[in-house]
Amino acid sequence: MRTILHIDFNSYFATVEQQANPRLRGKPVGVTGGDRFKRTVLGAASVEAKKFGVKTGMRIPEALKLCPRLILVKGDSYKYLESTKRFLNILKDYSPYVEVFSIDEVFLELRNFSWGPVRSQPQKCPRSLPFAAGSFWGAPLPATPAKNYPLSPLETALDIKRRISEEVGEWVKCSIGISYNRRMAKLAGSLYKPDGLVVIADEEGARFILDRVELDEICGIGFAIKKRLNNMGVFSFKDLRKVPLEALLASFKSYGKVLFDLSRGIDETSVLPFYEKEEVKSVGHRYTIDHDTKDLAEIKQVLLKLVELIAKRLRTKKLVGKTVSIWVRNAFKPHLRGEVIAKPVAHLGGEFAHPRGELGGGGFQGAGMQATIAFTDSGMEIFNGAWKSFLKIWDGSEIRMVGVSVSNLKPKNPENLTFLEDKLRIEKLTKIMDEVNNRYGDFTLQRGVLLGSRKVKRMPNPFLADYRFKI
DNA sequence: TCTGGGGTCCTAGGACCC
DNA sequence: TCTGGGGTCCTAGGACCC
Repeated sequence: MRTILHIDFNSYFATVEQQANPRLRGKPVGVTGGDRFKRTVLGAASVEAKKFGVKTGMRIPEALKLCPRLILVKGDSYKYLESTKRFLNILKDYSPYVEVFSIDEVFLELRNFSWGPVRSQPQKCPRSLPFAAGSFWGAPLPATPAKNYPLSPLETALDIKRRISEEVGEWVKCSIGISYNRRMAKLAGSLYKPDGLVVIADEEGARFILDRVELDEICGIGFAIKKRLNNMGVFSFKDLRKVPLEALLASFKSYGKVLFDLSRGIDETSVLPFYEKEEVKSVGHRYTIDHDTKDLAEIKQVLLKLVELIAKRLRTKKLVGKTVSIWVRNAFKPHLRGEVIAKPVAHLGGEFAHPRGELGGGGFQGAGMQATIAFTDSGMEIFNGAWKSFLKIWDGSEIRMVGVSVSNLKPKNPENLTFLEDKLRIEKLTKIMDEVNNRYGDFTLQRGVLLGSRKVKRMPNPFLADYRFKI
Protein backbone atom coordinates (compact mmCIF):
# COMPACT_ATOMS: atom_id res chain seq x y z
CA MET A 1 0.00 0.00 0.00
CA ARG A 2 1.23 3.47 -0.88
CA THR A 3 1.50 6.41 1.49
CA ILE A 4 0.64 9.74 -0.10
CA LEU A 5 0.39 13.14 1.52
CA HIS A 6 -1.57 15.95 -0.06
CA ILE A 7 -0.49 19.36 1.15
CA ASP A 8 -2.83 22.23 0.38
CA PHE A 9 -2.23 25.80 1.44
CA ASN A 10 -5.39 27.46 2.63
CA SER A 11 -6.45 30.74 1.07
CA TYR A 12 -2.96 30.81 -0.32
CA PHE A 13 -2.61 34.24 -1.91
CA ALA A 14 -4.54 35.84 0.91
CA THR A 15 -2.49 34.28 3.71
CA VAL A 16 0.76 35.13 1.96
CA GLU A 17 -0.45 38.74 1.89
CA GLN A 18 -1.31 38.54 5.56
CA GLN A 19 2.07 37.06 6.31
CA ALA A 20 3.74 39.93 4.47
CA ASN A 21 1.60 42.63 6.02
CA PRO A 22 0.70 42.09 9.69
CA ARG A 23 -1.99 44.78 9.48
CA LEU A 24 -4.01 42.46 7.26
CA ARG A 25 -3.91 39.61 9.73
CA GLY A 26 -7.18 38.56 11.27
CA LYS A 27 -9.06 40.68 8.74
CA PRO A 28 -11.18 39.76 5.74
CA VAL A 29 -8.90 40.09 2.74
CA GLY A 30 -9.62 39.48 -0.91
CA VAL A 31 -6.85 39.25 -3.48
CA THR A 32 -7.71 40.65 -6.87
CA GLY A 33 -6.21 39.83 -10.20
CA GLY A 34 -4.91 43.30 -10.69
CA ASP A 35 -6.02 46.90 -10.75
CA ARG A 36 -9.39 46.15 -12.17
CA PHE A 37 -12.27 45.78 -9.81
CA LYS A 38 -14.79 45.54 -12.59
CA ARG A 39 -15.12 42.50 -14.77
CA THR A 40 -12.86 40.36 -12.68
CA VAL A 41 -13.08 37.94 -9.82
CA LEU A 42 -11.30 37.28 -6.55
CA GLY A 43 -8.13 35.24 -6.83
CA ALA A 44 -8.30 34.32 -3.16
CA ALA A 45 -10.18 35.10 0.02
CA SER A 46 -8.73 35.00 3.52
CA VAL A 47 -10.11 32.69 6.19
CA GLU A 48 -11.80 35.67 7.79
CA ALA A 49 -13.45 36.67 4.51
CA LYS A 50 -14.66 33.13 3.93
CA LYS A 51 -16.64 33.36 7.14
CA PHE A 52 -18.82 35.94 5.38
CA GLY A 53 -19.37 33.57 2.48
CA VAL A 54 -16.76 35.20 0.28
CA LYS A 55 -15.14 32.67 -2.01
CA THR A 56 -12.35 32.41 -4.52
CA GLY A 57 -13.69 33.09 -7.98
CA MET A 58 -16.42 35.39 -6.77
CA ARG A 59 -17.18 38.65 -8.51
CA ILE A 60 -15.96 41.62 -6.55
CA PRO A 61 -19.27 43.52 -6.16
CA GLU A 62 -20.82 40.29 -4.94
CA ALA A 63 -18.03 39.77 -2.40
CA LEU A 64 -18.37 43.36 -1.18
CA LYS A 65 -22.08 42.88 -0.74
CA LEU A 66 -21.45 39.90 1.53
CA CYS A 67 -18.59 41.55 3.34
CA PRO A 68 -18.54 45.36 3.02
CA ARG A 69 -15.34 45.61 5.05
CA LEU A 70 -13.47 43.29 2.74
CA ILE A 71 -9.96 44.61 2.16
CA LEU A 72 -9.01 44.28 -1.48
CA VAL A 73 -5.35 43.69 -2.16
CA LYS A 74 -3.72 43.63 -5.53
CA GLY A 75 -2.16 40.24 -6.16
CA ASP A 76 1.62 39.95 -6.38
CA SER A 77 2.66 36.80 -8.18
CA TYR A 78 6.35 37.18 -7.35
CA LYS A 79 5.53 37.08 -3.67
CA TYR A 80 3.50 33.87 -4.00
CA LEU A 81 6.14 32.24 -6.10
CA GLU A 82 8.81 33.00 -3.52
CA SER A 83 6.66 31.44 -0.86
CA THR A 84 6.01 28.38 -3.04
CA LYS A 85 9.73 27.91 -3.61
CA ARG A 86 10.28 27.97 0.09
CA PHE A 87 7.74 25.33 0.95
CA LEU A 88 8.87 23.09 -1.89
CA ASN A 89 12.39 23.22 -0.60
CA ILE A 90 11.11 22.07 2.76
CA LEU A 91 9.10 19.22 1.24
CA LYS A 92 12.08 17.94 -0.71
CA ASP A 93 13.69 17.08 2.61
CA TYR A 94 11.03 14.46 3.30
CA SER A 95 10.82 12.66 -0.02
CA PRO A 96 12.09 13.00 -3.57
CA TYR A 97 8.62 12.13 -4.81
CA VAL A 98 7.09 15.58 -4.79
CA GLU A 99 4.45 16.35 -7.40
CA VAL A 100 3.65 20.01 -7.92
CA PHE A 101 -0.08 19.99 -8.59
CA SER A 102 -0.62 23.73 -8.59
CA ILE A 103 0.98 26.80 -7.09
CA ASP A 104 -0.41 25.92 -3.66
CA GLU A 105 -0.91 22.17 -3.80
CA VAL A 106 1.55 19.33 -3.65
CA PHE A 107 1.47 15.55 -3.49
CA LEU A 108 4.27 13.86 -1.61
CA GLU A 109 4.77 10.13 -1.60
CA LEU A 110 6.62 8.31 1.14
CA ARG A 111 7.93 5.06 -0.29
CA ASN A 112 9.31 1.88 1.17
CA PHE A 113 6.89 2.20 3.96
CA SER A 114 4.53 -0.51 5.11
CA TRP A 115 1.21 0.25 6.72
CA GLY A 116 1.14 -3.19 8.27
CA PRO A 117 -2.19 -4.89 8.89
CA VAL A 118 -4.94 -2.28 8.85
CA ARG A 119 -8.41 -2.44 10.26
CA SER A 120 -10.92 0.22 9.60
CA GLN A 121 -12.11 2.15 12.62
CA PRO A 122 -14.28 5.06 11.58
CA GLN A 123 -14.09 7.64 14.29
CA LYS A 124 -15.75 10.93 13.58
CA CYS A 125 -18.02 12.43 11.01
CA PRO A 126 -16.31 15.22 9.07
CA ARG A 127 -19.39 17.34 8.80
CA SER A 128 -20.56 17.33 12.37
CA LEU A 129 -17.34 17.50 14.33
CA PRO A 130 -14.36 19.68 13.82
CA PHE A 131 -11.27 17.84 14.70
CA ALA A 132 -7.79 18.59 15.80
CA ALA A 133 -4.60 17.70 14.03
CA GLY A 134 -4.13 13.96 14.06
CA SER A 135 -7.74 12.91 13.70
CA PHE A 136 -8.32 10.12 11.25
CA TRP A 137 -10.66 7.65 9.72
CA GLY A 138 -9.70 4.06 9.26
CA ALA A 139 -6.97 2.30 11.09
CA PRO A 140 -4.33 4.28 12.94
CA LEU A 141 -1.10 4.49 11.05
CA PRO A 142 1.69 2.38 12.46
CA ALA A 143 3.94 4.44 14.62
CA THR A 144 6.97 2.53 13.46
CA PRO A 145 9.10 4.67 11.20
CA ALA A 146 9.77 3.49 7.67
CA LYS A 147 13.12 2.04 6.82
CA ASN A 148 14.25 5.09 4.89
CA TYR A 149 12.47 7.76 6.85
CA PRO A 150 13.12 8.83 10.37
CA LEU A 151 9.47 9.71 10.94
CA SER A 152 6.13 7.95 10.50
CA PRO A 153 3.69 9.53 8.01
CA LEU A 154 1.77 11.24 10.76
CA GLU A 155 4.93 12.57 12.35
CA THR A 156 6.11 13.64 8.91
CA ALA A 157 2.93 15.66 8.40
CA LEU A 158 3.25 17.32 11.79
CA ASP A 159 6.90 18.09 11.15
CA ILE A 160 6.07 19.62 7.76
CA LYS A 161 3.49 21.88 9.43
CA ARG A 162 6.01 22.92 12.07
CA ARG A 163 8.69 23.76 9.52
CA ILE A 164 6.33 25.64 7.22
CA SER A 165 5.23 27.71 10.15
CA GLU A 166 8.85 28.43 11.09
CA GLU A 167 10.35 28.89 7.66
CA VAL A 168 7.57 30.18 5.41
CA GLY A 169 5.58 32.06 8.01
CA GLU A 170 3.37 31.42 10.98
CA TRP A 171 0.40 32.87 9.14
CA VAL A 172 0.70 30.51 6.19
CA LYS A 173 -1.23 27.42 7.18
CA CYS A 174 -1.62 24.20 5.27
CA SER A 175 -4.02 21.30 5.43
CA ILE A 176 -2.59 17.85 4.99
CA GLY A 177 -4.41 14.73 3.91
CA ILE A 178 -2.79 11.32 4.18
CA SER A 179 -4.06 8.30 2.34
CA TYR A 180 -3.20 5.33 0.16
CA ASN A 181 -3.80 7.13 -3.14
CA ARG A 182 -3.82 10.62 -4.60
CA ARG A 183 -7.52 11.31 -4.81
CA MET A 184 -8.23 10.07 -1.31
CA ALA A 185 -5.30 12.06 0.06
CA LYS A 186 -6.69 15.17 -1.63
CA LEU A 187 -10.14 14.46 -0.29
CA ALA A 188 -8.74 13.91 3.22
CA GLY A 189 -6.92 17.22 3.03
CA SER A 190 -10.11 19.04 2.05
CA LEU A 191 -12.17 17.79 4.99
CA TYR A 192 -10.82 20.09 7.60
CA LYS A 193 -9.54 23.57 6.91
CA PRO A 194 -7.57 25.49 7.75
CA ASP A 195 -4.63 23.75 9.33
CA GLY A 196 -6.18 20.29 9.18
CA LEU A 197 -4.58 16.88 9.27
CA VAL A 198 -6.75 13.97 8.25
CA VAL A 199 -5.96 10.37 7.41
CA ILE A 200 -8.05 8.06 5.27
CA ALA A 201 -6.36 4.78 5.95
CA ASP A 202 -8.08 2.23 3.75
CA GLU A 203 -10.96 1.62 1.36
CA GLU A 204 -13.36 1.08 4.17
CA GLY A 205 -12.40 4.43 5.64
CA ALA A 206 -12.72 5.91 2.17
CA ARG A 207 -16.27 4.62 1.81
CA PHE A 208 -17.16 6.00 5.19
CA ILE A 209 -16.03 9.45 4.06
CA LEU A 210 -17.38 9.18 0.51
CA ASP A 211 -20.83 8.43 1.87
CA ARG A 212 -20.75 11.74 3.70
CA VAL A 213 -19.57 14.14 1.01
CA GLU A 214 -21.13 15.56 -2.14
CA LEU A 215 -20.31 14.06 -5.51
CA ASP A 216 -18.45 17.14 -6.70
CA GLU A 217 -16.27 17.37 -3.64
CA ILE A 218 -13.89 14.93 -5.19
CA CYS A 219 -11.32 15.86 -7.79
CA GLY A 220 -12.69 14.69 -11.14
CA ILE A 221 -16.39 15.37 -10.73
CA GLY A 222 -17.44 18.87 -11.63
CA PHE A 223 -20.65 20.66 -12.46
CA ALA A 224 -21.51 18.84 -15.67
CA ILE A 225 -20.71 15.30 -14.59
CA LYS A 226 -22.55 15.79 -11.32
CA LYS A 227 -25.60 17.00 -13.25
CA ARG A 228 -25.49 14.02 -15.55
CA LEU A 229 -25.15 11.64 -12.64
CA ASN A 230 -28.14 13.30 -10.98
CA ASN A 231 -30.13 12.74 -14.14
CA MET A 232 -29.29 9.05 -13.87
CA GLY A 233 -30.68 9.05 -10.34
CA VAL A 234 -27.24 9.15 -8.74
CA PHE A 235 -26.96 11.68 -5.93
CA SER A 236 -24.27 10.19 -3.72
CA PHE A 237 -21.30 7.89 -3.87
CA LYS A 238 -23.48 5.23 -2.30
CA ASP A 239 -25.80 5.55 -5.31
CA LEU A 240 -22.83 5.59 -7.65
CA ARG A 241 -21.53 2.29 -6.30
CA LYS A 242 -24.81 0.66 -7.25
CA VAL A 243 -24.42 1.55 -10.92
CA PRO A 244 -22.82 -1.29 -12.87
CA LEU A 245 -19.57 -0.58 -14.64
CA GLU A 246 -21.20 -1.32 -18.02
CA ALA A 247 -23.82 1.37 -17.47
CA LEU A 248 -21.16 3.93 -16.55
CA LEU A 249 -19.06 3.00 -19.56
CA ALA A 250 -22.12 3.35 -21.77
CA SER A 251 -22.80 6.85 -20.46
CA PHE A 252 -19.31 8.21 -19.88
CA LYS A 253 -17.11 6.08 -22.15
CA SER A 254 -13.69 5.49 -20.65
CA TYR A 255 -14.39 8.02 -17.91
CA GLY A 256 -17.00 5.60 -16.59
CA LYS A 257 -14.20 3.46 -15.21
CA VAL A 258 -12.77 6.45 -13.36
CA LEU A 259 -16.17 7.14 -11.78
CA PHE A 260 -16.62 3.47 -10.93
CA ASP A 261 -13.25 3.42 -9.14
CA LEU A 262 -13.77 6.82 -7.53
CA SER A 263 -16.92 5.70 -5.76
CA ARG A 264 -14.92 2.86 -4.22
CA GLY A 265 -11.95 4.93 -3.18
CA ILE A 266 -9.73 3.43 -5.86
CA ASP A 267 -7.19 5.51 -7.76
CA GLU A 268 -4.11 3.96 -9.30
CA THR A 269 -2.57 7.14 -10.68
CA SER A 270 0.93 7.68 -9.43
CA VAL A 271 2.69 10.66 -7.96
CA LEU A 272 4.73 12.24 -10.71
CA PRO A 273 7.74 14.10 -9.32
CA PHE A 274 8.21 17.59 -10.68
CA TYR A 275 11.55 16.72 -12.26
CA GLU A 276 9.87 13.96 -14.28
CA LYS A 277 6.96 16.06 -15.42
CA GLU A 278 7.00 16.76 -19.09
CA GLU A 279 7.46 20.22 -20.37
CA VAL A 280 4.37 22.28 -20.97
CA LYS A 281 2.04 21.24 -23.73
CA SER A 282 0.69 24.68 -24.47
CA VAL A 283 1.42 28.29 -23.71
CA GLY A 284 -1.36 30.81 -23.86
CA HIS A 285 -2.95 33.95 -22.54
CA ARG A 286 -6.42 35.35 -22.59
CA TYR A 287 -7.58 38.80 -21.74
CA THR A 288 -10.91 40.27 -20.82
CA ILE A 289 -11.14 43.82 -22.11
CA ASP A 290 -12.73 46.15 -19.59
CA HIS A 291 -15.53 47.02 -21.99
CA ASP A 292 -17.22 45.17 -24.82
CA THR A 293 -15.84 46.11 -28.17
CA LYS A 294 -16.14 45.52 -31.87
CA ASP A 295 -13.38 47.94 -32.75
CA LEU A 296 -11.12 45.87 -34.95
CA ALA A 297 -8.05 48.00 -34.31
CA GLU A 298 -8.47 47.61 -30.58
CA ILE A 299 -8.95 43.85 -30.79
CA LYS A 300 -5.88 43.64 -32.96
CA GLN A 301 -3.80 45.44 -30.39
CA VAL A 302 -4.92 43.13 -27.61
CA LEU A 303 -4.06 40.13 -29.74
CA LEU A 304 -0.67 41.55 -30.63
CA LYS A 305 0.16 42.02 -26.98
CA LEU A 306 -0.96 38.52 -26.02
CA VAL A 307 1.01 37.02 -28.84
CA GLU A 308 4.18 38.88 -27.84
CA LEU A 309 3.89 37.59 -24.28
CA ILE A 310 3.40 34.04 -25.52
CA ALA A 311 6.28 34.26 -27.95
CA LYS A 312 8.57 35.57 -25.26
CA ARG A 313 7.69 32.69 -22.97
CA LEU A 314 8.32 30.22 -25.77
CA ARG A 315 11.75 31.73 -26.40
CA THR A 316 12.58 31.63 -22.71
CA LYS A 317 11.75 27.93 -22.68
CA LYS A 318 13.49 27.42 -26.01
CA LEU A 319 10.35 25.98 -27.53
CA VAL A 320 8.61 26.36 -30.86
CA GLY A 321 4.97 25.54 -31.54
CA LYS A 322 2.91 24.88 -34.62
CA THR A 323 -0.72 25.00 -33.51
CA VAL A 324 -2.29 28.36 -32.84
CA SER A 325 -5.65 28.41 -31.06
CA ILE A 326 -7.81 31.43 -30.63
CA TRP A 327 -11.05 32.02 -28.77
CA VAL A 328 -13.37 34.91 -28.38
CA ARG A 329 -16.07 35.32 -25.83
CA ASN A 330 -18.97 37.51 -26.82
CA ALA A 331 -20.52 40.20 -24.67
CA PHE A 332 -22.69 39.00 -21.81
CA LYS A 333 -26.22 38.19 -22.87
CA PRO A 334 -28.60 38.12 -19.89
CA HIS A 335 -31.32 36.30 -21.82
CA LEU A 336 -28.94 33.39 -22.42
CA ARG A 337 -28.27 32.92 -18.75
CA GLY A 338 -29.08 29.37 -17.71
CA GLU A 339 -29.68 28.32 -21.28
CA VAL A 340 -28.42 24.98 -22.39
CA ILE A 341 -25.62 25.94 -24.67
CA ALA A 342 -22.99 23.27 -24.56
CA LYS A 343 -22.91 20.92 -27.49
CA PRO A 344 -22.48 17.20 -26.88
CA VAL A 345 -18.88 16.40 -26.10
CA ALA A 346 -17.42 13.44 -27.86
CA HIS A 347 -16.41 11.52 -24.79
CA LEU A 348 -18.68 12.90 -22.07
CA GLY A 349 -21.75 14.29 -23.74
CA GLY A 350 -22.25 17.93 -22.79
CA GLU A 351 -25.74 19.06 -21.94
CA PHE A 352 -25.44 21.94 -19.58
CA ALA A 353 -24.54 25.55 -19.64
CA HIS A 354 -21.65 25.96 -17.29
CA PRO A 355 -22.59 28.26 -14.43
CA ARG A 356 -19.36 30.17 -14.78
CA GLY A 357 -19.30 29.84 -18.51
CA GLU A 358 -15.90 28.31 -19.15
CA LEU A 359 -16.18 29.71 -22.62
CA GLY A 360 -19.83 29.49 -23.51
CA GLY A 361 -22.68 29.00 -21.09
CA GLY A 362 -23.89 31.05 -18.17
CA GLY A 363 -24.96 33.90 -20.39
CA PHE A 364 -21.87 33.81 -22.56
CA GLN A 365 -21.28 32.59 -26.03
CA GLY A 366 -17.94 32.02 -27.57
CA ALA A 367 -16.16 30.53 -30.49
CA GLY A 368 -12.73 29.11 -31.06
CA MET A 369 -10.56 27.90 -33.87
CA GLN A 370 -7.21 26.24 -34.37
CA ALA A 371 -4.74 26.61 -37.18
CA THR A 372 -1.51 24.88 -38.03
CA ILE A 373 1.47 27.00 -38.94
CA ALA A 374 5.17 26.34 -39.38
CA PHE A 375 6.98 25.78 -36.06
CA THR A 376 7.75 29.15 -34.61
CA ASP A 377 8.50 31.23 -31.56
CA SER A 378 7.89 34.51 -33.33
CA GLY A 379 5.13 36.77 -32.16
CA MET A 380 4.31 38.02 -35.64
CA GLU A 381 4.05 34.51 -37.08
CA ILE A 382 1.76 33.44 -34.26
CA PHE A 383 -0.23 36.60 -34.77
CA ASN A 384 -0.69 35.99 -38.47
CA GLY A 385 -2.15 32.55 -37.77
CA ALA A 386 -4.34 33.84 -34.96
CA TRP A 387 -5.62 36.83 -36.90
CA LYS A 388 -6.66 34.74 -39.88
CA SER A 389 -8.63 32.46 -37.56
CA PHE A 390 -10.10 35.40 -35.71
CA LEU A 391 -11.50 36.92 -38.87
CA LYS A 392 -13.09 33.56 -39.70
CA ILE A 393 -14.85 33.07 -36.39
CA TRP A 394 -15.75 36.64 -35.55
CA ASP A 395 -19.34 37.44 -36.43
CA GLY A 396 -18.87 41.17 -36.08
CA SER A 397 -20.63 41.43 -32.72
CA GLU A 398 -19.17 42.92 -29.55
CA ILE A 399 -16.65 40.78 -27.74
CA ARG A 400 -15.43 40.87 -24.15
CA MET A 401 -12.57 38.41 -24.15
CA VAL A 402 -9.99 37.14 -26.54
CA GLY A 403 -7.47 34.37 -25.96
CA VAL A 404 -4.58 32.81 -27.84
CA SER A 405 -2.64 29.65 -27.14
CA VAL A 406 0.21 27.87 -28.88
CA SER A 407 0.42 24.09 -28.61
CA ASN A 408 2.09 21.18 -30.34
CA LEU A 409 5.37 22.33 -28.90
CA LYS A 410 8.83 20.95 -29.43
CA PRO A 411 12.29 22.06 -28.38
CA LYS A 412 13.84 24.58 -30.64
CA ASN A 413 16.64 23.03 -32.60
CA PRO A 414 19.44 25.47 -33.40
CA GLU A 415 20.37 23.48 -36.53
CA ASN A 416 16.99 24.30 -37.97
CA LEU A 417 17.75 27.97 -38.16
CA THR A 418 17.35 29.37 -41.57
CA PHE A 419 20.23 31.40 -42.90
CA LEU A 420 18.11 33.91 -44.64
CA GLU A 421 19.48 37.26 -43.70
CA ASP A 422 16.04 38.58 -42.94
CA LYS A 423 15.31 35.83 -40.46
CA LEU A 424 18.59 36.42 -38.68
CA ARG A 425 17.92 40.10 -38.43
CA ILE A 426 14.51 39.45 -36.89
CA GLU A 427 15.97 36.94 -34.43
CA LYS A 428 18.64 39.41 -33.41
CA LEU A 429 16.13 42.19 -32.94
CA THR A 430 13.83 39.90 -30.97
CA LYS A 431 16.69 38.88 -28.71
CA ILE A 432 17.55 42.46 -27.94
CA MET A 433 13.90 43.21 -27.23
CA ASP A 434 13.70 40.29 -24.82
CA GLU A 435 16.84 41.41 -23.00
CA VAL A 436 15.57 44.93 -22.57
CA ASN A 437 12.09 43.79 -21.52
CA ASN A 438 13.43 41.24 -19.08
CA ARG A 439 15.39 44.00 -17.47
CA TYR A 440 12.91 46.85 -17.55
CA GLY A 441 9.54 45.10 -17.80
CA ASP A 442 7.30 43.82 -20.55
CA PHE A 443 6.53 46.27 -23.37
CA THR A 444 9.39 48.64 -22.52
CA LEU A 445 10.41 47.95 -26.08
CA GLN A 446 7.53 47.11 -28.37
CA ARG A 447 6.49 47.03 -31.94
CA GLY A 448 5.37 50.32 -33.42
CA VAL A 449 1.89 48.97 -34.03
CA LEU A 450 1.39 48.58 -30.30
CA LEU A 451 2.11 52.22 -29.57
CA GLY A 452 -0.86 54.22 -28.48
CA SER A 453 -2.79 51.23 -27.16
CA ARG A 454 -3.93 53.21 -24.19
CA LYS A 455 -7.16 51.38 -23.61
CA VAL A 456 -5.47 48.11 -22.80
CA LYS A 457 -3.94 48.75 -19.43
CA ARG A 458 -3.35 45.56 -17.58
CA MET A 459 -2.06 42.44 -19.24
CA PRO A 460 -1.45 38.94 -17.91
CA ASN A 461 1.64 38.40 -15.85
CA PRO A 462 3.44 35.60 -17.62
CA PHE A 463 5.67 35.02 -14.64
CA LEU A 464 2.99 33.32 -12.61
CA ALA A 465 2.12 30.92 -15.38
CA ASP A 466 5.65 29.54 -15.37
CA TYR A 467 5.94 28.81 -11.68
CA ARG A 468 6.28 25.10 -12.28
CA PHE A 469 9.52 25.51 -14.11
CA LYS A 470 11.23 28.09 -12.00
CA ILE A 471 11.44 26.16 -8.80
C1' DT B 1 -24.25 46.50 -13.18
C1' DC B 2 -23.63 40.90 -14.61
C1' DT B 3 -18.14 35.70 -14.15
C1' DG B 4 -10.54 35.87 -14.59
C1' DG B 5 -6.86 33.34 -16.27
C1' DG B 6 -3.43 29.59 -16.28
C1' DG B 7 -3.52 24.93 -17.78
C1' DT B 8 -4.60 19.35 -18.97
C1' DC B 9 -7.12 15.65 -21.16
C1' DC B 10 -10.34 13.40 -24.23
C1' DT B 11 -12.78 11.96 -28.57
C1' DA B 12 -14.96 12.12 -33.07
C1' DG B 13 -14.68 12.70 -37.79
C1' DG B 14 -12.51 13.92 -41.90
C1' DA B 15 -8.27 14.33 -44.73
C1' DC B 16 -4.49 12.16 -46.38
C1' DC B 17 -0.96 8.68 -47.25
C1' DC B 18 0.62 4.05 -48.21
C1' DT C 1 -13.62 1.30 -62.80
C1' DC C 2 -14.14 -0.34 -58.31
C1' DT C 3 -12.19 -1.54 -54.15
C1' DG C 4 -9.85 -2.26 -48.42
C1' DG C 5 -7.57 -1.18 -44.26
C1' DG C 6 -4.30 0.87 -41.17
C1' DG C 7 -1.98 4.82 -39.38
C1' DT C 8 -1.42 9.64 -38.51
C1' DC C 9 -2.47 14.38 -38.64
C1' DC C 10 -5.69 18.14 -38.22
C1' DT C 11 -9.65 20.42 -36.26
C1' DA C 12 -13.58 21.31 -33.06
C1' DG C 13 -15.09 21.78 -28.63
C1' DG C 14 -16.25 20.40 -23.92
C1' DA C 15 -15.02 18.95 -19.08
C1' DC C 16 -12.02 19.18 -15.56
C1' DC C 17 -8.49 21.33 -12.31
C1' DC C 18 -6.56 25.37 -9.37
